Amino acid sequence: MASRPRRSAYIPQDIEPKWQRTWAERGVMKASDSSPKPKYYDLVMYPYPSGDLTVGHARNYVMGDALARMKRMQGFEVLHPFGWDSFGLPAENAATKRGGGLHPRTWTLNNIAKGKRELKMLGILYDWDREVTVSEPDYYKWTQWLFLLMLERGLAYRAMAPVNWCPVDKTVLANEQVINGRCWRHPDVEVEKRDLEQWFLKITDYADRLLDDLAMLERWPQKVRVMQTNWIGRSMGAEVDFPVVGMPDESIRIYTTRPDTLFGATFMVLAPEHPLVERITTEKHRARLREYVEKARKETEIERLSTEREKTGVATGGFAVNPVNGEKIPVWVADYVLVTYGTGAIMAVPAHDERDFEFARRYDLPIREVIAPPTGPQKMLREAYIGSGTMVNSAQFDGLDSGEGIERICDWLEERGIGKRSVKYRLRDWLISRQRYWGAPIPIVYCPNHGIVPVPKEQLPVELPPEYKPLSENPDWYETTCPLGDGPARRETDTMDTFIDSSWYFMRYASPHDDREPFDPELVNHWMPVDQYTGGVEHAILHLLYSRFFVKVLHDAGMVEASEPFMRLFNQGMVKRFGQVMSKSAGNGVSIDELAGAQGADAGRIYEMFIGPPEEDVEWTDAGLNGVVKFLQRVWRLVLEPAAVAGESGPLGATVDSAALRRKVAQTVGKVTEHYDELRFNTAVAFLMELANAMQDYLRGGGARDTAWEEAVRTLLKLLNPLAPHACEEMWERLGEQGMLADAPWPVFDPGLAAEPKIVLVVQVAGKLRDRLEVQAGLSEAAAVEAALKSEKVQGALNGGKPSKVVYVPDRLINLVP
RNA sequence: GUCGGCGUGGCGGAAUGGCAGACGCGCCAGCCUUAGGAGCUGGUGCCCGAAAGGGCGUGGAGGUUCAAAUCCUCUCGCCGACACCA
Repeated sequence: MASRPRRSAYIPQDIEPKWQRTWAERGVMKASDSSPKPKYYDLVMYPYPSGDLTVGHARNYVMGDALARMKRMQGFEVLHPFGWDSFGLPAENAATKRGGGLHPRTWTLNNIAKGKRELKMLGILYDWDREVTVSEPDYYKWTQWLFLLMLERGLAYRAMAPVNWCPVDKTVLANEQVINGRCWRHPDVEVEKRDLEQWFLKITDYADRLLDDLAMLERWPQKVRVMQTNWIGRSMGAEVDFPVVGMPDESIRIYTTRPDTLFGATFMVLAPEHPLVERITTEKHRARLREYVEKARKETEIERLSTEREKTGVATGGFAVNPVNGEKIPVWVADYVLVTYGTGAIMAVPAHDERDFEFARRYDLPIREVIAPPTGPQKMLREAYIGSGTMVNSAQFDGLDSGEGIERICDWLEERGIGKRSVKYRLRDWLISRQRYWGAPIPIVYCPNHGIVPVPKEQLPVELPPEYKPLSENPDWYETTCPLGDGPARRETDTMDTFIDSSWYFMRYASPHDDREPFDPELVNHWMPVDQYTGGVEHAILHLLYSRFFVKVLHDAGMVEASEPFMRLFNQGMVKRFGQVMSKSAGNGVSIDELAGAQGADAGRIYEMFIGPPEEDVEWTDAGLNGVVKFLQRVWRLVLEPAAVAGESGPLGATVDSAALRRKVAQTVGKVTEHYDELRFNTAVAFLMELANAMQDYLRGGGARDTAWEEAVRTLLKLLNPLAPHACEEMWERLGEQGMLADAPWPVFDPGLAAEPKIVLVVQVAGKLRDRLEVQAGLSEAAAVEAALKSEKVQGALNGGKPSKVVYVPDRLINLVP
């Protein structure tokens, strides 16, 4: 039978609910819009309310909360808000899966209530007055408003386009949602192509700024900036017109990044969808060509984009003229040329392009070297030479370096009006139409008389009908009247991509209840930009790029001063268990209820941080959690029962010097503050453990419970508070302190207090460690050499000789080189 | 294939040019206890040695440096992103 716990034992369940109530009642994390304090905007990526919250998902919320709590204590007015990315497919899928009946909105709101309760159980504090739920009309009204703003600014347009169609979700996917030709949600399902009228946002208009401004984001992970750079994929080159033989008014415009290889073009390739294909094809080739184009159209993205696949194509029988040398070259059609990039047509230079080389080999087309590598021209090209070199076989350009050649040829083309410099991007416009119920309706009406008519802003929101069924099958909803003429009209039945919702939610937090505009300009400028943004790396491209785009558009519209939303970005690693990402559905999740009911929220919070480097994936183990529980219990006894701890036998030779304890405390203040700021919580916890160990040794060794001790106790509580707020708050109260620890000032680092009067000087001879000397700090080099030479070990290593060289790093190391 | 990241004790990891292994887990020995999945003390990279001490050591090979886990070159392995973008 378990013995009765001591009255003062640490029982998290007895104290955690109490403090959670108190913090809520006192509005500890309420952000004031009019505070004179400097602002700090601490944002975590809002989640999809899946109802699957585990301690794994909570890791970044704990980071955000710890940072918010420290920043508050440091005197900042902290904005730490939360919300729900509650539109989107999963709600529909889940609602459908559970036997229909359950409306996506009901399911969503249930999950939100559940998630909110669990976050509170972890002691995570948000300004819940600012909570946003993007699927509620008071939010999506403004999402629709922003769509109309895009339309007004010429950034939203409708176009027929071959779109990616997921046969399982029965919806169109954005380019970004297609991974290797497969649906991002169904990795085993190949995406089909369909032609539909769709709404697009012109993100490509902002490609240059999105790329160039990455340079401003110095506090973003390098990895994310590289990914965005590649995604935007800016390339510099030239467009060149190749006249078509026998068709005096036609020419084929190609795009190349290597104008210096123009003389090496031995054939041309059109994408199967290129508009000229039909007309350029000769009678003799028509049948075969039609068959090929037909096949290519049907082929799925995955087949077409596979690099392993052999390149195929057919000749059109048509010819074009290379404008630089008047040479007649054949025109082919091949599916390795994409109609969506560049001009949908290329000049093929097999000698200097791997793809063209492979194609030329297969179809026995000529290969002509025009760039000689530094080692000199090659007789037989065994593979394409794609590097730079000296131009050859290029008439008046022979002998030029290829870099220089690019410029000269571009000049030459531009002078004659047959080509021009051109910049292209991989980035495509953002397809935002979704054929789904659970999203913000696109606020457009189609009128037989007036065409595409935006819903007037004063009529927003265009609310979703209560019945859960496709909008296009709900005439009661889509049949309407034209805002311009009262005639019958039809609503747009597509809803918006949920990435639109998340592209501006962080600005809505500034004035979440504003019913006149998406956000109050004054307040948004007060809080923006976000100082710290924390979330998963899976959003490295989509969400972050779209949000940057939105902010730039709103900046241009004069609605927000910031031109970048997130100053510092951090991607936390995932929590795994038994080798897999933790989730309820995988059956390896540790729920927040379980944790709070067993070891307590505080132990869980510390463990989430101590478990490993914050940016790395980590493995959750029960043994590791127990180590943290022991640490918390040790702190509890140190603070509340120092007499009992002091009565225990201590280590031999323990430091019982009050001044040494003060130094240790001061050093810990410096290190913990710095590491919290850098989000290096794992090492911050280690420093706190060191301090607790030192305090325990101090007591057991007979250290006095004097002011140094009392200061140490209070500093330890302040430093630990961001991670273990319930326990620390309780101890603070039991110590008889007035006011809440959450409001106590953060300790200030004092380098003078932290300085050690004596240090251990490492003595090396020829770079090898030979001795350690305890010396006064700040020793001069001469004194250090003298001290080092006195050491027998050093003398032995020097073998009686004298050092010919001395390297002295004050207070650290001296290296004597014989 | 291209780009990026990582590789350190039995384990998670610390150290970003200056004492490798902080902190924790685990393990070993001892103490305390009616008992221990509790607490305390000491130990714990590897090799030689009774010890003192010495040698080796951050995936591998080379290099730069008085000094390298850290910087450079090559290489192996794992992970991630992109993947015919002309």
